[in-house]
This record gives sequence, structure tokens and C-alpha cells, in this order.
Amino acid sequence: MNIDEQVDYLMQGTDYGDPAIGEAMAVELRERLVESEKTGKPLKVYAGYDPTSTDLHLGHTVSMRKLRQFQELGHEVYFLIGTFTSLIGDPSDRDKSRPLLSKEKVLENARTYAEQAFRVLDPEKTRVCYNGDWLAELKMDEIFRLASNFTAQQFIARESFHRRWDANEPIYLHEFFYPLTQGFDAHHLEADVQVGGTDQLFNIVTASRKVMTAYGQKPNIGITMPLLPGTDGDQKMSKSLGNYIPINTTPEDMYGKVMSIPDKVMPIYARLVTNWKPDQVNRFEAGLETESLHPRDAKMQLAHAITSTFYGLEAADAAQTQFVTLFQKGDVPESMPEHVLVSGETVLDIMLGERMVESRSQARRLIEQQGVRLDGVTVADGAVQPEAGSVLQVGKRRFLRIIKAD
RNA sequence: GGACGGUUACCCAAGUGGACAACGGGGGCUGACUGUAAAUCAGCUGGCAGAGGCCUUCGGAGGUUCGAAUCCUUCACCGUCCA
Repeated sequence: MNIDEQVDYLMQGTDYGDPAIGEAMAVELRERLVESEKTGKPLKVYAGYDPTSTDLHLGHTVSMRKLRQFQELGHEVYFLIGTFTSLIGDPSDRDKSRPLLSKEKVLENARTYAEQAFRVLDPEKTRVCYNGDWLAELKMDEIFRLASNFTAQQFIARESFHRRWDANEPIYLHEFFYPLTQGFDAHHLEADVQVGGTDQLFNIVTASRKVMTAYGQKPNIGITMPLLPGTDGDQKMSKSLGNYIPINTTPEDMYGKVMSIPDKVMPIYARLVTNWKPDQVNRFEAGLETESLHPRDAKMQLAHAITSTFYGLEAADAAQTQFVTLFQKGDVPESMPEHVLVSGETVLDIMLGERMVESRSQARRLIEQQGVRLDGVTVADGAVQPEAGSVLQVGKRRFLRIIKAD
């Protein structure tokens, strides 16, 4: 790829709200790429992820894919785990402050982050770092120096703070420091490029660049990507909203969760979380618009494509087959957990013993609601004693094969 | 430090002495329907027991009362405003 193609490739899919910012960033990126080619020094590219929970999800992979593209072009990627910043909590686009996490919790969450990230990133070309390593060492005078580059008004003007200010809701002082610490990360890493979601626009474009400038560095280039909506199709994907698709799950679960997204967000998913080429995405969207592509088939393609990038083609095929069997044909899956029958056991006993339900009351309720089947026949009475060889189905998704002891 | 307000089930939130296992919404679950785990509609959503009974729950502890989520005391935590 020549430089212009590289710029196009790297700017593809970015979103800045204000197109002027995007153009400015593209120009700077081009300069930086030219320079890198001349000196032979790869660009330092980073994105930070706050370990506020144990799971990375599809939403995180949007920026990770962008990092991956930089890797493909030979640049150096820093996968920054925000062990320090997550203690503060990013106030971006939140209307509530987040409770402070404990240090232990953060470290526990961070433990498998890198591992999960390597499902997208190239481990060979990725450096993992933790911002607690340097942020915890910051001295007060340095923090003051950083803070003196900003005014309270600049922060209050941000929508997330503004809303809270008007609503008389608390804005804690430490929340102001989040963007500063992020800026310090960029400074510490001597980053050329910082990748993040559009909600990071202020943190990256205003805060980080200003901090770097204050340190006499060349400000990093911001690459901001659109936010991926969650499975509700409305709000941004996040664990706390429960509308997320984790990376660390089963292929079947991932496939099914993608199938549950509303039709309207299929194009965004195609654009942000598949490996499809732009013309492929365009064909997909056009197919949906002209209705030459059936929405169900489209979603199946999407689910298959997404699942296969994380688990491989074979697993995606199997997940698809299972989905068709279970939900389109209403059949029983090929494999399922087994339960060794103890004589005298009732359906109720088994449901509870195998933790298919949390309590006997819940089991009773399910039976009343006709949600429990034995070999496809609705169970009317929890006291029924199943025979070995039968299949117990609870709800749509939970299956158990009852086998006899040998 | 002062004034006022708050703490209710997974989340938001009503309830201010009995009819409260606690309105309503969200979420979740089940069923019907379907192209999907979408949308829509209906039901369920503390536990134990099963003909309607018992136990635990409304920040913690104690008290008043035949009876308390509701009143009193006290403790803890939180918020807004004023300093």
C-alpha cells in the first residue's frame, strides 16, 4: 500500500462528530506515516481499556480491530490496561459517577484482559502495559502542572458534566482528573496515535493532545471509532447495561446473541465487527435495503461471520447448525449435559439438583407455565419420575439427557 | 460545622400504622405467534409447603403497638444547599 492508501485504510470507519477534526487528523496521520517510512521507525499506537469488569466484549473489539490494522502495516501497538484509570472511572457519557473500584478488583479483572485481546490482536506485535505502573508514581507538583493546562469551564462544558451540573447531581473532583491521566498515558508512551471510541473524543483530542503539547511532545493523532450498540440495539454496548456480547463465551452463545440484535443495527455490526471488506459491507447493506436479502439470512450471515472471527469457521458452522436445529426447527441439540438417574428421582429433584433452576418454587412455576418438557411432551406434574434415556428440556435453551447408572 | 432531604426486592421507583410478599416501569423468565433469542400479546418474577398455610424481607440495632416498610430512639452510610 502506498501512503495514501494507508491513510484511507486507517481512517476507514472513523467518526469524529465534526468532519473537520477528521480531516485534520488525516492530514497529521499522513505526515506521521511519511516520517515513519523515512526514518524506518514504526508508529507507536495505543488504546486503553479500563478493567471495570472481567469481560472484554464485542464493543471493545471495534478499536482493537483498528489497532490490528496498524499492526498489519508494521506499527507498534500498546494494549494499555487501565489499572489506575479504572479506579477513577471514566466520566465520559455517564450521567452518574461510578463507584470507586477497589485495587484488588481491578487487578482481578485485568488478569485475563490481554489473553482475551489476543483473539483480535497479534500477540507478536503487541505490548501490554498497565498505567498503574506510572500513574501511581506521579508526584503532586506534576499533577498540578498538568492540571494548570485546563480550566474548570472546559470540563463543565462537556455534555456529561453539563447535564449533571444542571440536574444538581454530584460531580466529584477526581472525575476531572480522568482526562489528565489519560493524557499522561499518551505522554508516557510517547504515543503517535491513540485509538478509542467517539466517546473518547474529549479525552483524546482535547486532553491528551494538550498534555503532550505541554510536555513539549508532538500531540498524538486521535482515531475515534463509532460506538457499537448493544443487543438492545439502542444503547452502547456495556457490561453494566447487560446488553453485551462477551468475547470469552461459547460459539453457540455468541451466535445466538448476535441473532438477537434488532434488524436495524445489522449494518453497523457488519461495518464494525466483521472482517468484511467495504464493498462486501456495501453489498450487504444494499441487499437489506432492496430486500433481495432476507433479514433472517442476513443476520445469520452476520452471526456466522462474527462467530468465526473469534472461534474459527468450524465452530461457527456448528453454532449455526445448532441454532437452526434449536430455534428454527425446535429440535433437540446433538450434545447436551447428562444426568445419571438415581432411582426415585422426580423431575423436580433433577431440575434443582442440576441447578437448572434456583429453587423448587421456581421449578414449580416453570412447570405451571408449561416450560418443562420430557422428550418433547409438556410435563404437568413435577413429581413425575423420568426414565433413563429421556431428554429433559427446561425453557427453550436448557437440555439434559438422563442416563442410567452403569 | 449548620439547614434540609434520603437509604424499599436485580435496577429505577411508589407506599408514611392494618386490606403489604409490598403499586408502576425496566430487566429477566415462561407461553403464544414468527423470520430470529427481534417486534407484539399474555402470564410469572422471596423461600418452604402445597388448596390458599408458614417463614424471611423494606440500611443496621433496639423500642412503642393487638399489629410497623410506615411511629420513636440510636447507629451507619449518602445527597443538596450554606459555610
